[in-house]
Amino acid sequence: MPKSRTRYAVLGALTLGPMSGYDIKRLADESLAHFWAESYGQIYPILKQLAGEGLIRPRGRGARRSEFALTAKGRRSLRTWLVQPPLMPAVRIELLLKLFFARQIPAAETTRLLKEFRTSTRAWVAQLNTIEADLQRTRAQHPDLPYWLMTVRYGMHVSRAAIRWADETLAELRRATSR
Amino acid sequence: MPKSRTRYAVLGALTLGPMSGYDIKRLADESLAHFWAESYGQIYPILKQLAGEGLIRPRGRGARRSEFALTAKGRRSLRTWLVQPPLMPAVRIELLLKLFFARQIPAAETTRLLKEFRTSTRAWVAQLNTIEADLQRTRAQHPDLPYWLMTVRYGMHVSRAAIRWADETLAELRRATSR
DNA sequence: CACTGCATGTAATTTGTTACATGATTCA
DNA sequence: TGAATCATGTAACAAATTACATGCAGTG
Repeated sequence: MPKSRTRYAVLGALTLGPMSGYDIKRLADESLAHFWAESYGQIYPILKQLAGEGLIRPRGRGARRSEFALTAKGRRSLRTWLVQPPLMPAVRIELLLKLFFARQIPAAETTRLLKEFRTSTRAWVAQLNTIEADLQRTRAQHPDLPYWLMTVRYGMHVSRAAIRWADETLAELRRATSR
Repeated sequence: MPKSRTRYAVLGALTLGPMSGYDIKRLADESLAHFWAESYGQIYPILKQLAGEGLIRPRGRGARRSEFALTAKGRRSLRTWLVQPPLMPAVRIELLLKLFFARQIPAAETTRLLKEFRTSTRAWVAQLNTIEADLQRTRAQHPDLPYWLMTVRYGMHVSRAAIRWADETLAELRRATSR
């Protein structure tokens, strides 16, 4: 059972300060997007549950009445999870599934698929570069910055490797077709 | 709606010859494992469904009575999917989620996590090397071999990149801690 | 006052795994 | 004959997305 890690994503978000469900969703979309996704359908129920367990508590002050803050218990729970080795989920890479059976289609179609993959991966690397530059500029003083940059660089490393693989694979396809 | 691609994994499996649900599961575990996973709970219902749609048909002969073969319609359906650009699923990399919030734990713990990640990724690369060698040896004549090798090499490229990232990140952590 | 953004939530649906039940066949 | 492997299937559960409903606040 791939136990849900949504609760830890939420607890982690609250280490940055009290937040509403809406704030957490925005953080996910803006800052975690390159390696994590959460939807409202997950966030709101889990907020209720975490409050019930005493891991977070509402900050009931006027306009900020819907924000939640991490409790000491919540912080402990997060830390316990953080030091645990992550479980590798079952991978599912649709491109490779297609490639595995690609003999069923003309080589030109496979070439097209790989070129599209390379193009979109290049665009992704460009976006990661932008994210990195933005972080350096707007969060220069943030104590979490070094860790945030590490997550961005992971994406750069593996994406660039994927591009090199696509280059190599395209070259091989050309060789195979010309023969 | 991330429409399930299980049906195409099953149709693809049957391009290698008639198979039972059990055979398909074994193919998934043995040959697709490095980029795809399927469970019995998915395979058997989809076999029934595909047969109902006329994309596969039972090969009703004696001992082989439970095997299914691809129909012309099934092959067309597979090809239509194969040439479609794959949809990128929402990524969820637990290691990076932990790293994003890693300021909450001592740097030594993060170092340990990264070293464990590097070790298991190295083991994975070694396993991919074995798979590649086995394929070259035992399937030297198989017409699908070139495509199978491409999928293995994808894993090698991105895994080696992940190892380099881990090296780099560990070095940065050391620098940050020694200061 | 209409539009946009802020904000909360739920129901329906989809997708998938896990655990279990069941039985046939092979072979040491 | 007992264990392992081959083989088929389903029910319960878990996880997650999507679409929708709802309403408030600010502002041009």
